[in-house]
Formats: sequence, structure tokens, C-alpha cells
Amino acid sequence: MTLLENTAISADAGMEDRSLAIREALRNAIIDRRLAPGTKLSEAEVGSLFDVSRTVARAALQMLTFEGLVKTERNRGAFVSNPSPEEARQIFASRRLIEPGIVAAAIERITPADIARFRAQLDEEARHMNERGPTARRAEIKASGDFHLMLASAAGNVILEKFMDELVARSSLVIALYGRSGASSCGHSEHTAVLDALEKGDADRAAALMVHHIDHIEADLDLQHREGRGLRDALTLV
Amino acid sequence: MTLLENTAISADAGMEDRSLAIREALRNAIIDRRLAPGTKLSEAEVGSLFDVSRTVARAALQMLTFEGLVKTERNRGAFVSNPSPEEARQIFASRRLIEPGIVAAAIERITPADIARFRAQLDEEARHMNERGPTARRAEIKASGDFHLMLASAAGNVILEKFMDELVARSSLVIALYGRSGASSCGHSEHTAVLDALEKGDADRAAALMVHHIDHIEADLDLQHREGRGLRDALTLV
DNA sequence: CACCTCGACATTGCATACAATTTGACCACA
DNA sequence: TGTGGTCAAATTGTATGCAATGTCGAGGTG
Repeated sequence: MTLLENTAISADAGMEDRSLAIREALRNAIIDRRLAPGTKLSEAEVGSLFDVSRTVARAALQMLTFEGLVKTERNRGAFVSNPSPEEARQIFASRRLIEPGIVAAAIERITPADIARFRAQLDEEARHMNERGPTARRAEIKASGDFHLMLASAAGNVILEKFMDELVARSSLVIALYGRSGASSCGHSEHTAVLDALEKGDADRAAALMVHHIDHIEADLDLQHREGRGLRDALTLV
Repeated sequence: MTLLENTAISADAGMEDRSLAIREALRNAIIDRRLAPGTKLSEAEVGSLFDVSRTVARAALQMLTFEGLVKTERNRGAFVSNPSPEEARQIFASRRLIEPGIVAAAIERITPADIARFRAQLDEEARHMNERGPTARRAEIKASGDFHLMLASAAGNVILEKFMDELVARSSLVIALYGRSGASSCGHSEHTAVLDALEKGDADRAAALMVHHIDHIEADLDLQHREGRGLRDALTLV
């Protein structure tokens, strides 16, 4: 848990608010899998880790609860979310619905400069792919998600961008829980394929490739068992 | 502002939390247009209206901020959101993207019992349409939104349902600001058309009708002027 | 008369204190 | 041994106090 420190809270100007910074740090820790699903996030502990009062720690946890990364039980506390297979399916169903639209919108607005930034992002992905070790793997997962977020940003719709922010983060959690292989590696080539189609202005193809990509990610999950939940998340809390 | 009282806080069992109840009350007040865009929502005032401390009032406002119904400025306070025309377009673009998918998903799962409930809901809409007065108009707007929310619920995807919750609420705000006529009236027949297609299992037609419906709503807006914002929301704060 | 400065007031940001609730352990007892 | 009950520790829910920040008007000055 002390790993959180390295995601330094930039006291730099501009950080709107300390609870926002804490939210970011926790968010990164969760999607990086440094915080396992089910981990308890007590207000006091979070507060002392970041050297703030419970009030602001609580605000950060509330935000995370809102985006589904954390589940809060009344009078019991906040826990890193432990999505069920059903939730996982719904997350990917949502992405299948939204992302093709984002690709289509992005095609209309994208500039050569954007394309260049995308290429740089893909290089970053590739770089992490060739490295070994858990740190590189985490960086790879993050970079892979960032590709989708950049796309959302390029689409120029802040609402869809926010939705994708949530969906990508929750996807990371799901992959952490149900991921079978290092399938993110095969994701890389699919990203480049999408970008190629995007650059050529081939909207239909880009959208189709994106759906295919999402299908791929989901297909790599093992969503069979563990359906028996219900009695306080069925022991999986550990 | 005292109108809020009538949206009684059901102290009934189950209401998870007082801040949730306050959020609901404020949400309803906003989408009902009892609270105009730009209205300041001070923590102290909200707290005293609902007879809670600033702490819980603040939590409610934070939730509303997260779903975009309220905009919070640091050290200044919370205001009922005053969406720009651009935001309005993005809201409807998001709906055009998501709602056809919801319709498609709903077709797969809908039961005759659901259909019956939809019919009842449409009757409710019609009833309010035939009444006069601002109260009836508010009820009509709310009922119209509820149709879309029921559809989202029928689709069986809680994530999309949450997204729609936000989008419908924000749409109400936009319509309040930019709505030209009582166009919600023509919306009713379109709702029935969608439902008919849905009942027949005609997915393509239902989705097409839904897109058409959303286009209609947006076409009734006047999104031309008022683009010149920026200096602290250009006086519209009043 | 316009403009700038300064200071009182109001409101938010945050920390802390207290109350309510849950949890787990210990102990009595069948 | 297992069952149930009571109590103590820990944690969350809420209220409140203080500091920081922004607002607005009064008064002085060019």
C-alpha cells in the first residue's frame, strides 16, 4: 500500500483540489493493479498516507465510488471494486456500443499532428511490450488504455470522453481479475490497424476493427465461474 | 427555493443515505426546472433546507457535480449547470450513439409485462399532455424522460443505464435553456412508435425511430446564439 | 467623475470532535 | 463442544470550528 507514494501528488500549480489528486493516485494504483480488487480503503489510512484529513480522503473515495472503481458499503467502508463476470460483460458491451462511434467522430476531426501523437503513443506501447517485469507490464496496460482515451479525446465530445474514462478504468480492473494471458500484446497490432484505417479516413473499416479489437480483449477473459455471488460478494472480498 | 420541500425526503427505510436523498431532491428540482440554470446552491442553504449539516449537503452537491448537473468553482460554490450550445450538441450526439444500442439490447430481453408497463408510462405521458399549466408541463417533461430511462433499464446494462441517467437529466437542462416550443408533445407519438416497433421485434426500425426521435428533440432547440461565453459564464449566472 | 485600494462580510476548504454502527472476541452456559 | 450474549475496539457518519479565499462596497485620489 505504501507504493502509492511514488504517484507523487504534484503540488504544482493548477491541481484543482487535493481530493482530485488523491483520486488520481488511487485510480492509477487500481488500474495498475497495485491495489487488488477487494482491498479495503479506509478513510483514515488513505488520509494519513496522503497526509490529509479524513474529509478530503472521503471525497476522493466518493468520486471513485461514482465511477465504479470502488464500492462503498454503508458503515463498513470502501473497497476496491470486485466486478462480477456479468458486470464485466456489461462493461465490454458498453464499449462495443460507444467506441465505434468515437472512432467515427474522431475521423472527422483528426489532424496530422494528432496522428503523429498517436504514433508516438503506439511506439510507447511497443517499447513496454518488449520489456520484461511487472513494472513494464503495468506500463503496457496503462499505455494500451491511454490509446483508447486519446481516441476519445480526439472525438471532441467531453461527455463520451468521460464515459470512456470510466469504461477504460473499469476494464483494467476486469482484466486484472479475469485476464487469462498477456493478451494486451496482441492488442498492440490491432491498435495500429485502427490507426491506419483512421489515417486513411476509412471510417467503416476503423470502426469494424475497433469492434473486433474489443471482442478480442473480451474473448481473452475467463468469465465462466465465480458466478455464485450474493452473500456479501461471496468471499471474494479477500 | 422553498419549493424543494415538496420533494419530501422519504425517511422511509432503505434510503441509503441522507446525501443521496438530497441529491435526488435537487436532481428532480433541476430537471423539473424549479431550479433555473445558474442558480447558486450554497452549502449552508442546502443544508438548512434539508436540515442537515454542510458536510452532507456538500456530499450531495459533489455527486451532482459529477453527473454534470451542477458546476462547482473552487472557493466560489456550486451552481446549477448552464450548458453551452456546444455541450448541448455533445449531449445529443452521445444519445444518438447510445440509445439505438439500448433499443437493440432491450428488444432481446423485453417481456410482455415490460411492454405493459411501457404502455402505462405512455398513458401517463398522454395524460399530462392534455393538462395545462406549468405543473403538468413539468410532469410531462419528467414522464418523457422516464420513458427513455425505462428503456435503458429494460436493456439490462447497469452501466449504460447510469450513462442514460446522466444524459437524460442533462437533456432536461438543455431543453429548459434552449427549448423553443412544447416540442415534447410531438415526442409522445414518437415514443409510441418506438414501442410498437419494439413490441414487434423490429430492431432496425426501432433503432431508426429512436434516432429520428432524438434528432427531432435536438432540432427543436435554438442552439445558435449565446456562444459568446467565457467571462464567468457571461452574466447568465443571474 | 472615474478608478483604484482597502477592509468588512460571506462562503468555501479543511480538520477535528463526537455519535452511531459494525465487528470480533471473550465468556457463560447448555 | 457449540451456542448465544455482552462488551470493547475500530471505523464510518455527521456536526461544527477555524482558516483561507473571494465578494462587494466605502472612501480616498488622480
